[in-house]
Amino acid sequence: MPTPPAYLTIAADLRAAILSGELPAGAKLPSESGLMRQYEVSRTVAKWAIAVLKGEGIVEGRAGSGVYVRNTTRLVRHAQARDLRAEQGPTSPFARDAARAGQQGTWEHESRRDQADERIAARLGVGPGAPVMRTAYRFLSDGEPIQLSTSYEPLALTEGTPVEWPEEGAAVGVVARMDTIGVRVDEVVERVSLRAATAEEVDALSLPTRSFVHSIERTYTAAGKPVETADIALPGGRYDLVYRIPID
Amino acid sequence: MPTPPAYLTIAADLRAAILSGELPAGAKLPSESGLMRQYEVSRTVAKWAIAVLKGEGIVEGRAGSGVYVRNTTRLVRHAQARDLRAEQGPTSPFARDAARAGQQGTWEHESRRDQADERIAARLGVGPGAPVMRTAYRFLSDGEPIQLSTSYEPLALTEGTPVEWPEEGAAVGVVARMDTIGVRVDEVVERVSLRAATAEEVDALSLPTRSFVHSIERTYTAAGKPVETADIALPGGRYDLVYRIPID
DNA sequence: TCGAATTTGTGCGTATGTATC
DNA sequence: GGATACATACGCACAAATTCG
Repeated sequence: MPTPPAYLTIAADLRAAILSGELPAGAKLPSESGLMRQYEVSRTVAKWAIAVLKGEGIVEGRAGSGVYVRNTTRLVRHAQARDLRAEQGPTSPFARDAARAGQQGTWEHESRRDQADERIAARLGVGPGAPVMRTAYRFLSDGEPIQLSTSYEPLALTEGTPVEWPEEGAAVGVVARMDTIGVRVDEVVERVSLRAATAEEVDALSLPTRSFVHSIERTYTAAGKPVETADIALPGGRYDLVYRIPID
Repeated sequence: MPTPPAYLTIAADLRAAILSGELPAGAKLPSESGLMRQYEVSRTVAKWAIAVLKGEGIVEGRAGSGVYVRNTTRLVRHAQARDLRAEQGPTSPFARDAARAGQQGTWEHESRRDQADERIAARLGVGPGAPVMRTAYRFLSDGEPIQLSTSYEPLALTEGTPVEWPEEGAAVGVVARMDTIGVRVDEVVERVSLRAATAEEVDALSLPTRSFVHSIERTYTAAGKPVETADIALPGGRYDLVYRIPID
């Protein structure tokens, strides 16, 4: 029975202390020097132990200060048929999720006309270069950036209608907006994957470098025809994604 | 404009080579010695560069041999209303997903009576210690382990019926099995989160140490009453999760 | 079969820069 | 300004696994 390497033992000890609540969110871990004394190891080993926990996303180093336990409270993102249709109410699904967690959900957005690249064109079922309305969102929960999203709608569908600019009408949410122009959205497909955060996402979401995001490709369709598609990025490990699917 | 540290530059170069296909799955990365010569850096820097890519799950080190690009072909797991009801067919959803990817899906299972712990009891809406049927699955795609799952069904519901032992009847899948005893499943809820793989998962799924998994808590309900709940683990970054939700 | 070379894994010691307190 | 702490980096050493002649 081989003993695990020292740096993994130390990482396991610290992880256990964090998960047990002994080191709560925001708490400072022992310094490298402290770990060196406590475990009688070199700085290299202390550093690798911390690197393991950083890789797991549960601690964050701040140069000159220390290594701190990251906030581990998980936000919940709901996707369910009833919610989607009920969006004719005054609040967005995001704001509702935040409110459920006792937090205030706000967002910034920026819309502009654009041309569909190949990837978006394929998802919208239009030709490459087709005109689309592109809207970039940044969602904040209690002021802290927590979700990015870029949505695309074919202008062939919305141009000249009251919902051409997504955030300017009274209706909130894709389903409700499309309802107002007589397009009845009847299905949403989400494809969830996991990948390393891009530099832009690290910046926009205040993530530690080299962290993960849930990447969601979402497409709304009406009678089989795509009417909106979006790329959504959520900090990995900070979000639970809940899908409620009716059967028959 | 500060230049990025050397180890991140090297990691970025290698990552670009992998993503561009210049280094395909299975290809061997330059050895540490090679990187030292090529970039004129110390072994420490070469090692940290590789560690970054390992942390991203895109390469895997083998002692004595080298560092290799991991298989990045993504499997797709579908969860959608039509599929779920159609399970009365002879194949399971898992086998169908595998077939869609041109692979052969098989599985091992082991069922036993058990008592619900607090977590499972809460999810099933029964008292702690209530008798349940516990079934552990290991799914393989072309012989390679690719998914773990442990399901729990309240014996109060199934005891003495033909579907008491999940894998012994003719019907495949929770919805179809419950149909045969007159329980009409009408909803499934999945909660997707991301976490570090446990040692058992690393072992059972042949994962590199310190990798991530998608963790799914799935619960089927009939008229609001839970009839099955399962913990599912999928290798992070190897799976896309597709959810198809009808709206109204 | 054996042994040498290579490669990664683990670990030690040290040094410099820079951010924080 | 001084002490502390992390980030980056160099050089070295040995073990274990693999590869290959």
